[in-house]
Amino acid sequence: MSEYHFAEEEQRWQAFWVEKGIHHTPDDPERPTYYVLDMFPYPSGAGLHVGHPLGYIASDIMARYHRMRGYAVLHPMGFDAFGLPAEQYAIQTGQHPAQTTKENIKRYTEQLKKMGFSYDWSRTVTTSDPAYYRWTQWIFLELFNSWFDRDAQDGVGGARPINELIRHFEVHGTAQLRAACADDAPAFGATDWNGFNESERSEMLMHYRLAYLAEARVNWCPALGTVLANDEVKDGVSERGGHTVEARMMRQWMLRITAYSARLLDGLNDLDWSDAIKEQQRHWIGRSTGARVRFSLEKTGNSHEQEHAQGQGTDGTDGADGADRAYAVGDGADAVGDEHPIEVFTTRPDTLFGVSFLVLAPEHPRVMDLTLPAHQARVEHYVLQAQLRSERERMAEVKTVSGVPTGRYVINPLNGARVPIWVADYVLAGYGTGAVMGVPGSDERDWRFAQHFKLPIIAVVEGTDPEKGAESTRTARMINSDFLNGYTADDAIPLAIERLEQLGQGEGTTQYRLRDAIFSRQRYWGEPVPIAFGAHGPVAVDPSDLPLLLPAVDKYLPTEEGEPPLARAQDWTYRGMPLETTTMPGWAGSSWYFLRYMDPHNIEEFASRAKTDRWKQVDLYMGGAEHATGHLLYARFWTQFLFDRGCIGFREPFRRLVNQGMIQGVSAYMQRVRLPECSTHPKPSTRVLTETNKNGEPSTRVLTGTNKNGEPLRWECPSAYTNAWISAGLLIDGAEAAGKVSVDVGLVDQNRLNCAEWKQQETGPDAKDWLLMGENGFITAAGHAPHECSADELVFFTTPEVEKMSKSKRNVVNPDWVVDQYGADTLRMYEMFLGPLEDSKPWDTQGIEGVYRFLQKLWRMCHPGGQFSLEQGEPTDQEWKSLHKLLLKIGADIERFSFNTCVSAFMIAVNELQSMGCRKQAIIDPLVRALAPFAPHLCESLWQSMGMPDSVHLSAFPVGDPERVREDDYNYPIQENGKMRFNLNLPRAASADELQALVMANPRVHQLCGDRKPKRVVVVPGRIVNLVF
RNA sequence: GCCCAGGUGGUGAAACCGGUAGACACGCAGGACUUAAAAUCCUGUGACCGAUGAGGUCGUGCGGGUUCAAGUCCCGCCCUGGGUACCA
Repeated sequence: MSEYHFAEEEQRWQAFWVEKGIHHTPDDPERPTYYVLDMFPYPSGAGLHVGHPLGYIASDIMARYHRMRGYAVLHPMGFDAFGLPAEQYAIQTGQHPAQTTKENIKRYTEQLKKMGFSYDWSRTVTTSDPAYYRWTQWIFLELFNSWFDRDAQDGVGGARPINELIRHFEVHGTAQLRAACADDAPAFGATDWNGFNESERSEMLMHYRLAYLAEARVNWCPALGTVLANDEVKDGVSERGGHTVEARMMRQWMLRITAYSARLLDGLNDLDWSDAIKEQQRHWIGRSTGARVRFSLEKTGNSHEQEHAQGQGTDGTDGADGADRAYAVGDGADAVGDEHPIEVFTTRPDTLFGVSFLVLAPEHPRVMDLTLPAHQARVEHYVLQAQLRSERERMAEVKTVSGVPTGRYVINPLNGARVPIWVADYVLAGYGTGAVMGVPGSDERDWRFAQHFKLPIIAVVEGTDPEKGAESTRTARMINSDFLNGYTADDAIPLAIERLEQLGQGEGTTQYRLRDAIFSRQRYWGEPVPIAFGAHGPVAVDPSDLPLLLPAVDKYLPTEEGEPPLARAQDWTYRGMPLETTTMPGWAGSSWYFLRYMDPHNIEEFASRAKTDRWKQVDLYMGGAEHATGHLLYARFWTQFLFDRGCIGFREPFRRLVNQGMIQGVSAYMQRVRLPECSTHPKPSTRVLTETNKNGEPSTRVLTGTNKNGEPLRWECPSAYTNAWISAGLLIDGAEAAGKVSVDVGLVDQNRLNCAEWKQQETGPDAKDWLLMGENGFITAAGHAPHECSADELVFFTTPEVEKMSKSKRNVVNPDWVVDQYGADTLRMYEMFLGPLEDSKPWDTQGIEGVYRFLQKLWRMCHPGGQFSLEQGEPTDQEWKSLHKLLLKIGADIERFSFNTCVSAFMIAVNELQSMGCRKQAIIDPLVRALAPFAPHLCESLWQSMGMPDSVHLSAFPVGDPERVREDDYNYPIQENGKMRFNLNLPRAASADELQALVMANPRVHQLCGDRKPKRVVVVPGRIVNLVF
């Protein structure tokens, strides 16, 4: 029988769609818009594997579905083309990354086109294209030329041009200014400002710009001459090469994303994203509300402490012998010096009466100033140690308590108690004020610290047992807390803050975990930062001179002096001034690309306001959940910023986000064993026997073992081998396991290794000597050993393991291969059929047959005897019912992204129609239209055969009619005590009482009851009848 | 540790509002067609008891609970995957 030739048909219809331009984004302003976007892929050298298209297929179905429903659909694709892999390759080969990138993009594009996606390729963008990065640079300059006014937009805060800030400085200085700025930005008056020279002004403005230069702590790798990301550092050394990595302060471009903390957090509420992702972002931004509290320093002369009184610290071998004296309530007022107080941040100002120590981060700027001479050496040592320890090391010993006392004391602002100051690395410099108040009665870490150093533990809430641990509940009543006694935390916190504010010793505040983002990269393959350095500081490149093109360099490596690669460029200057040599990070280009697709060829603007107003946000954004806190947060930040500056009319980039799961690979592993020693004398323990050749050397030996069912096996193999690969489940007597090795999954079918093909691959010029042992014999590389069986005969099983699909695990399945074997429609439907879109699941090539057979079945249904032919008659009620049941299901399931159940529904419908022998066009036509988003090629083929106009993809998506599926009867399950016994066909229209009467009159029910009488009969019309005995 | 998602046949899974657990598909077994194979079609397929029947018992990670009824809701626990990491 003839069949559907997908290869020819798919090519034909892909060409047909291009010719008809059906994927072109319509400009038609009448129609509602729908913007479906896939996350920007990075075009890697390895090409796509079957895991990548999962999201693309789902989004393509949505794009096609919405087109058929009359929407103007924007469905673009492009490439996030700057990045490290291309640069690494360039360093190795000397080939310009632009060249590799171009080739990789070509490959990706071909792969994507082959799968029949309906992208509008005329809108494609590439971040490394100067026509694109010109606008990335332009947005950077806008950030550079903006500051964040906390009073803008009804007090929510927003970005404003830097010139407005300059005007404010000219008139008021920093007075009446509520701006996002560096912590150490000094206050000054208007006269000061007007007296500043140009360099000083430039420096002042740097504290306020949204893109600014600052010293930032980075992972510097001297051997590589570059800065590494946290995940490129493993165990204190670089992941590549294992070179040492040190923490180093470097001048970097930063983006003041922290200005937007509140907006980024609050904006999440209106987004239709998964709770998991929203939670991740919330946690990342990390808002905590509490108070800043200032602790005044006790005068040094007043210290009751002498030289060594305050404990020995770090190792904790001895406690604080002065600890009991360290905490003493007293009148601290006259003891207070005029030094700046120490400020801490706390979320629990209500527990202030429980403070028994204060801890500074080792990096806290005042540590050395405060430390008394007697403690100087040990504090210095501790601070140095903390600096040397990498973040990873600190992480590894979370439970270890360490710290040193400074010898100084502060005064508790609420009760005047003397409190010792310690330095400990459990306090982070980057969060809050870099100092905390230790409340061991109510905080677990403080409790461990106090316990370790024998500092007093004061209970401030009811139910605290200072011996056992901290009590952090917010619901218990306060004790030992003066005016707060009897209140719970929620009431006590505002009271405590009120008191602090009255005393001028603190105020309520909100703190965020989010840090400003380092923007500079010491790399070549990225957008150049359009800033030059003049005599008085950084100077922005004039926007009309953009793009600032990436210059040619002789090598893609840092200079000998450790300067970034751009420092190698000849004449890297702008109007005589040296240009910035760092480049932008990968997320620069991807933070705004969704806007460019709306107006990709605009040379006047990044996108016209008219176009962005028309398309607005992305209606559906499809991509992996791994971008939860990186890309998705940065893109939101840039969108908020562009909104503030009036460039676009909306605040959030992605209205709805759907995260597709990962498709994992099934790796095939072979076990390797070390064979027992050969011996001419059989050892009973290992049961190894050998034969000797004529020289008396062992030539063959007998190995014994069992298969996975425990049945004994025996091999006579050459003695020369000491190692063997063994089939799964085999046990060789006396052999030791010696690891495993993965085999290309292409050589494995249902865990059985294609030994002949494998042998061919493994016996190249550098073939190793190997021995492969299966249940029924063995083979060797040379293939001439006595007793060896043929590679075709050998039964050898590999052990499957589900893990991430990757080249190194040799478990990659290539979509091109699947398309060649089964066609794009089958690949598309199978990936959807695999399970819920958002779940991770392993790829199993076996299962694809089911979908393939389904498509062939539908085609054959329309081609009896190989010729296209459908019947014209009016369908029966049953036939209509099958169709409309399908249409109702598809309509509902597409809306909830349940594509796997859509595929089942199509299978069920076709099975039903087939068993009814239905080949009526009145049924097939809507079925084909409903299937078109899923299997676009086959449906186009059938559509054209039906003699329909245009394209199936320009037809209307069919809608199910509930009237057509209405049934008079419902097959009620009859239960006994909740257990299903049998079904009864009863009228759907019957009321509960009528149903009960019908059920109780039924002979089968009588039989079920016997002589028992139901205590109760539960009747739920349209659902169930339950007899309760 | 904390946050999030998940745990259902040999396998991928379905069951959307608490109402017939296992749809659909793979695989497997048997059959039809065929000289044969492929393709296709048909039948069976959670486990156990029973005779292969009628029928019954158990069964959605584990232990409790609510309910006429729990894969679904509540409490406690175990495991897997993702995120995060001394955040005051």
